[in-house]
Amino acid sequence: MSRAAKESIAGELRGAGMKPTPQRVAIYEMLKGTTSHPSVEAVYEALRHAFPAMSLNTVYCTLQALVAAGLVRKLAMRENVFRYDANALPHAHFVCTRCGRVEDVSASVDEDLTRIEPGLEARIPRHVIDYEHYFYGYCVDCEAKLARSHVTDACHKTDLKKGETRDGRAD
Amino acid sequence: MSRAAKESIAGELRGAGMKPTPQRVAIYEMLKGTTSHPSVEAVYEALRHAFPAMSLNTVYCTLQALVAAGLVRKLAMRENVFRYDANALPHAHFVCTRCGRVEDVSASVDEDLTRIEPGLEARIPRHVIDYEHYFYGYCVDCEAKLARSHVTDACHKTDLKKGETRDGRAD
DNA sequence: TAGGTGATAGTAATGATTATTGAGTGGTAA
DNA sequence: TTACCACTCAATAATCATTACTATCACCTA
Repeated sequence: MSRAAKESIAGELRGAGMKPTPQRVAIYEMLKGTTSHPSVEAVYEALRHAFPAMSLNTVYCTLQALVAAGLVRKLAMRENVFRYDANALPHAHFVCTRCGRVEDVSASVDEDLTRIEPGLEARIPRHVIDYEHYFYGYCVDCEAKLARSHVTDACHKTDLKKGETRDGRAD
Repeated sequence: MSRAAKESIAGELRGAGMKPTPQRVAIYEMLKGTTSHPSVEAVYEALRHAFPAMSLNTVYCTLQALVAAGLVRKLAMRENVFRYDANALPHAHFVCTRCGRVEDVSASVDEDLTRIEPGLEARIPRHVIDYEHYFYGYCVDCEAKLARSHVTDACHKTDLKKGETRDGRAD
């Protein structure tokens, strides 16, 4: 990324009251440059080579600070890790329930949702400051594998764990 | 709850292919009788007196089985516990970002969302099997306390608590 | 009664997240 | 310059939700 782009990222951080340290700039820059909605661990791994001394905790702290500053969204889906998104505007996501991939949906969907939201909020007798929409289903890669999947008690899914790992690839 | 109601819950479990053991009936019954969207721990605590021998793991397994059977929803919000909801139909939730309370929103909101969803799905080139909407904000109880809350870096809130250094800072 | 299937309890293990602490950095005022 | 102060970071420990494992138990069927 260009020096100018880096400087603009630093400016965004400053504007949010955060000191633009190299680690913070790199983390925010990495988030802005991906569409994969990475987890803390994924951010950490992606920046390991550039910042060998950076600790995982720094990534946690930086992401929390970015969320608190309103620059980054924390995404909660039905997996036990959080993901982060540099698109701070509320927008809808598609989540593959099989592989965990998270994608943004078409902008026109967001537009439709945004259009009806004021009407919804008016009927929620609360101070709504944010909203999120998740669509769950199967991504194109997983769609094909759907046929042989079947409901099992998660406590006894031992039949899956050896050969047929539920290929928990999260890109 | 009446014997007949218990029997109908057992019937629901059987219909979903689950053996209606007393623990499962009690867990499902408890979920259906609350609007609090309890966590695993909360379900466990609520049934401790009725089933002193029941383990936390049984609650985990049962809830996972209920989710897999489509009888119960697993709710993911921006806290690090999952909550469960016996209303298996997709519907919107309001989440208080301060105290964590989760409420259902008015049914008319759900109706509006349901009405536009087919149109949205048509523009998501994926096999959508479920969706969820979360509205974040402050519940009535927390609204009043909002005034003195301010954004802090979660990593360094310890130095705030004795000296109160960051007082005048707007962050 | 024996054998099979699945549910449960108990507990260990895993893994994500948070807390703590001490060192380092840069700025500011005397 | 020196002293001070606020802030950042890394390293590690601690916490805690969740999952895995295993032996036991209950129920069903032949």
